[in-house]
Amino acid sequence: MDKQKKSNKQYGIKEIAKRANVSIATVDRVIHNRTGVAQKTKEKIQKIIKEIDYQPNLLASRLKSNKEFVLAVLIPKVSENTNFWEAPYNGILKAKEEIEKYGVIFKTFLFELSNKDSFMESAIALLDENVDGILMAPSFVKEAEQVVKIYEKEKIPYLFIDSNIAANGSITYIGPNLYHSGFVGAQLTKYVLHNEKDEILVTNISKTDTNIDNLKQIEKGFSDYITTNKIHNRLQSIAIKDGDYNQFKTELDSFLEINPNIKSIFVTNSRVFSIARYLKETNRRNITLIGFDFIAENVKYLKEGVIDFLICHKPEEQGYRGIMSLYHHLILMQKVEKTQFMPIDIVTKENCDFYPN
Amino acid sequence: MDKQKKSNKQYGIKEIAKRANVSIATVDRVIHNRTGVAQKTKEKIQKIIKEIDYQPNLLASRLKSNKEFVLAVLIPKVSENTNFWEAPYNGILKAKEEIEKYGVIFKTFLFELSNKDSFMESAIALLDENVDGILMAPSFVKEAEQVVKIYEKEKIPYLFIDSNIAANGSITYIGPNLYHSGFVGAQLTKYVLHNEKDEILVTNISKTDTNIDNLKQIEKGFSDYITTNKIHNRLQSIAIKDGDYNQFKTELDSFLEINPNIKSIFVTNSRVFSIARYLKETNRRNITLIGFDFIAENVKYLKEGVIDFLICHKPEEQGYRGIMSLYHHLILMQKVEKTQFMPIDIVTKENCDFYPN
DNA sequence: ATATCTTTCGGTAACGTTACCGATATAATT
DNA sequence: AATTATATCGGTAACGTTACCGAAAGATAT
Repeated sequence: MDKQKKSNKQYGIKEIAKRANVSIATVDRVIHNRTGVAQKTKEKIQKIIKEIDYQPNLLASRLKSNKEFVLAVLIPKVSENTNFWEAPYNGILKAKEEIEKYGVIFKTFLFELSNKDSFMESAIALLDENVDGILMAPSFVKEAEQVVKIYEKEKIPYLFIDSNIAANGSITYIGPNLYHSGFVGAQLTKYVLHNEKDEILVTNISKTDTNIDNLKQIEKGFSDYITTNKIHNRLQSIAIKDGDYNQFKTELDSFLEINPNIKSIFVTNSRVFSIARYLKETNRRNITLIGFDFIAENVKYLKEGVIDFLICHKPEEQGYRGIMSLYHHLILMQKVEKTQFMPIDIVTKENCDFYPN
Repeated sequence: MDKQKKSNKQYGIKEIAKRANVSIATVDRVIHNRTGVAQKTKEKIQKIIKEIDYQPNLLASRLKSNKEFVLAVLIPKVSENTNFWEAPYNGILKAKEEIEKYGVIFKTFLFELSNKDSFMESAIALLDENVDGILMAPSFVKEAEQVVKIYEKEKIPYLFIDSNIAANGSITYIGPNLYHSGFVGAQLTKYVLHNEKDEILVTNISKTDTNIDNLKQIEKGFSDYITTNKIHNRLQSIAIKDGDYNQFKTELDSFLEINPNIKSIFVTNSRVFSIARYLKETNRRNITLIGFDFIAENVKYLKEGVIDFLICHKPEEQGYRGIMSLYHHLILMQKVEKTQFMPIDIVTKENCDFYPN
């Protein structure tokens, strides 16, 4: 249990200085390519750096230059509609705990998922705060594209989580591959269809028209799978407005009356629990239900056996990795992957207790 | 984008010394409760430490005390039978890359899964190497219990990954909850059974008798699920010896001839690919196949559609978290959870490309 | 009383890096 | 030729902690 001094010695700035016959100050200058070094000296030092494969000691570096980095977090509020964003926020808090001791401070800007203006407000407000990097959920495509242009002009690095937009200035995208998530939904549906006349219902439930793009991708994945796998069961697709439950109920009642062979319902967003509530209250236990996201209401119905499968994308990890990617990019100055797809997890009644959000 | 000095100031050892009217050396002594401090002084300093909620600066601490820590890794070789252990080892390498810059060095001791003696040899050999902590796979229960006693006598901390044994001296256990994994297998089986006379086969395939305990737990979970969910399909359980494929084939041929209604096969370990090969070659595509572990051969058959579901436990992360837990425990001296169950992941043809091993 | 030991504590170099301050040499300007 | 500007570089304090060395004071033994 006794410790020895390092044997496999890592050379430092001092060794470089000795070999190049200059002071450590000069070495420091070329490492951070500051001005004031003759070209010849510079090249000589750079050569030695490569030779000994110099790796800066991050401990010492961060200890000395004890600077603050300000990270902005721009994500939706936990709303009455869905507490989906609780999970990414928890991941962010976890990352925060891990790195704030290294002088990173956080400023959070929340917006309402039902309100584009509130998104714009927060996205702009953040500019006054002198932030060094931004983690954002580009929930409103058009608006996000606008603000991103401003961030680029101000030279503030940013990244996206949960959903992506076409902006190749972003450090990275961290979130699901929605098209393939549709595949998985369709595959699971395939297993629960037992005969030819069983019918499938694909639906999305929403109040406002956010993220239409996302839903379209999932639906496309779903129907492409059905087509390429030659599944001939009838497939219908409807959109249901969420709001008053009674209205919701009448809408479904009449639909299922006209279509009594619906055997499986696939909901393309996290509002599955609404359907689950309906199925439970109307006692339609022969319909299997598949949807998205590990949120409390969904898990409740999953455990009761009303929801059969939840497809999830590690929301907490999205937040965590978002912050860590910012940290790696702009503090440690390491390379980060341009897109980081999350796993497409299948959660059931039996494995949900072991699902690490 | 400019950086300011820290505002929310963290007090250090110097501030404590000033307030207690002693030198920083004395403060250091009580922090590491070394000897040579009068009781009164000690208490005074401890009070101040609590008051200002002193958090040691890990950067400075690790920078100064630049000690080597030696970690031993005791896991099975990647064998010709299964390359399952490639994944945990990759996780270990990943963790290694991350922390070896902080003076952690690794010594790897491999053993053969088919040979208890080779396990004991490696487990003992490691004692000569003056290691500070051990990550081990206790693949042989009896033998592991023995060596663990030695480790405890030598006061070398250790932890288990992949499978657990009754040794409460371990830092932590990182691995699956096998009983619940059996549940998940059974649940998936339930979905693929379409009528009453479909029959289920549960089997394990092995050369030697390693980890019988593990298999038993999975089987128990499986059958308990079947019982409690009142699934009345007939269930049979057999053990198949792996080795010569022809013998394997005749064994299965005769079994399936006697039992033509087998609709679903559940394999309790990673050798599913053997059954998959058989099903493919004999063209029995109407039997669904469920098994364990994300290894190359299994994934191949998963993509071909021969295997329907793979249940996995993030083997790579097991290795990664194993090393990181050692690091946290004995270098950072932080608390680690006593058991860390891995998620029970369901991998299919459609989501396997996004499965982070 | 002197010598020796023990307890308690302070001073301080060092870890590898950063960045400021100023020194020296060379070039440009008057 | 004297002055000023510029390019190039070295010296060094500091970041917060660790741990060694020895000082001072008190306790014990001779």
